[in-house]
Amino acid sequence: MQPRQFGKGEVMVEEDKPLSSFFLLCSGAARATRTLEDGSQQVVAIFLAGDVLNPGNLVLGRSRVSTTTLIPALVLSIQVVDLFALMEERPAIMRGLWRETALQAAIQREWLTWLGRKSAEKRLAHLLCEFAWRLQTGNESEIFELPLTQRELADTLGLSAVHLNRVLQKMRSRKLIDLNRGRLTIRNKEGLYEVAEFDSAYLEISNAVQSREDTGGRL
Amino acid sequence: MQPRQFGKGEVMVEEDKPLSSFFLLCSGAARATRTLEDGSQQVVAIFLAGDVLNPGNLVLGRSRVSTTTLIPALVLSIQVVDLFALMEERPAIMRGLWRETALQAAIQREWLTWLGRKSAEKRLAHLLCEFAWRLQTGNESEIFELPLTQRELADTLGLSAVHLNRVLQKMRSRKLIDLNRGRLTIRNKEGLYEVAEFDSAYLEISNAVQSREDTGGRL
DNA sequence: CGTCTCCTTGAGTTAACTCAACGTACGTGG
DNA sequence: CCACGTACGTTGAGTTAACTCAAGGAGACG
Repeated sequence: MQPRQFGKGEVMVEEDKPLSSFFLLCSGAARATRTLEDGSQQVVAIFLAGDVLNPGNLVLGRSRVSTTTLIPALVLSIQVVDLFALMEERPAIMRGLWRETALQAAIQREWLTWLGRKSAEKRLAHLLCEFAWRLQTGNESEIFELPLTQRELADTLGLSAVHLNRVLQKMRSRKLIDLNRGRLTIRNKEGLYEVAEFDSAYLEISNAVQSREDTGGRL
Repeated sequence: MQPRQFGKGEVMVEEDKPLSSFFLLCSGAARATRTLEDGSQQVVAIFLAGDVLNPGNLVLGRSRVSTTTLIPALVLSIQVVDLFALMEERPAIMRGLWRETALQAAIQREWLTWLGRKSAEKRLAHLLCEFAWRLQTGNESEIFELPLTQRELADTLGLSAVHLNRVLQKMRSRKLIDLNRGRLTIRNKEGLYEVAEFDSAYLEISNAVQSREDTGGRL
């Protein structure tokens, strides 16, 4: 088990390679992308401090996505063999990683739903709400570091960069948000939530179950 | 543990309800959908014989999607408490369910990618390839029961039913496939795979790892 | 001071959508 | 056995959200 520092834009996990290490993101941010033959990309997950990178890969043995830092990041890495030994000793760890896998799948399901059924503006609004929720530090500040370029946002939302830019400007002119060089300001939280039809239930599960199981869990 | 028969179109798991049972689909087919406020739906998973329904929910404690049979289905259901007792005894079961969760997440990631980055025709072609692969019985037949209406296909691919119909007809006229009352015929497998840019790797993981771990696994 | 990456804007195009009507198969009850 | 209802599929016509291509700004950095 060793901490490891990655610079901005560094690849932490490569696509289609068997994986040897487990990574816990301690600080920074990262994104998992799938690259297609024609060169286009789809971002399938965004990892923030505290997240496990692609937990499902541990049990699948390889990664189908490549994971890259968005900003410099500190990760804790553990050799897979050591981790499995640890899990044998403490099943709660396996259970925790399983839960993390399920949680990330739930987020993906949400993305899938919005991609399939909502307009560009609603998708963007929803993603921003998700970030705000996940980054919320307890204080009521509405300013966040959003370490994604417009290109990357577009690749996350299944849009072209040009169109994303236009949608962004519409939201700026509507005084919902402001986004400047990686700094997101939410000007009208209620308005944004309304546009996004945001319901944080899919994210809250983690906390709810966590506490429920701390008292009643078996493992 | 008890087998249970569901009719066509019956709801097996309800949205936003805490779940009490684990379901293994023995025969038939089902789909998991998320319904939005405006009434539109997105299908986020399709389950075929042998699949576990929403394994991630076991560890999250509730379901964010509702799961409905597409055709009559026989499921094996186990009370969650019993299952957890079983997992305590045999960690391999937990591991298996974790893997199932990861595998379904991998499929979802694939869907997400295609939804975000590919045309309607390619998406449809890809979904059909996925079905053909998952339903493949070993024989080389290219005729399958596809228990989805055009409406449901559209809801899976993030398209309108009208547009899906048109895409379907284009593929019919190109002699790639035929689809009639739930019966899919693949007329030109190579052509279809090419349009879809289909690579079954994301599905094959399950088998590959299965055998790898049967020999070298710890649990 | 040039160069690179990111952002912005304009103009034209197109894939996919909506609405609305009509066709077709199937099952049910009179 | 036929008439009717319903669910699914098909077609037409018009609209629009999002795309592509292409060019021009604006910081950041060596």
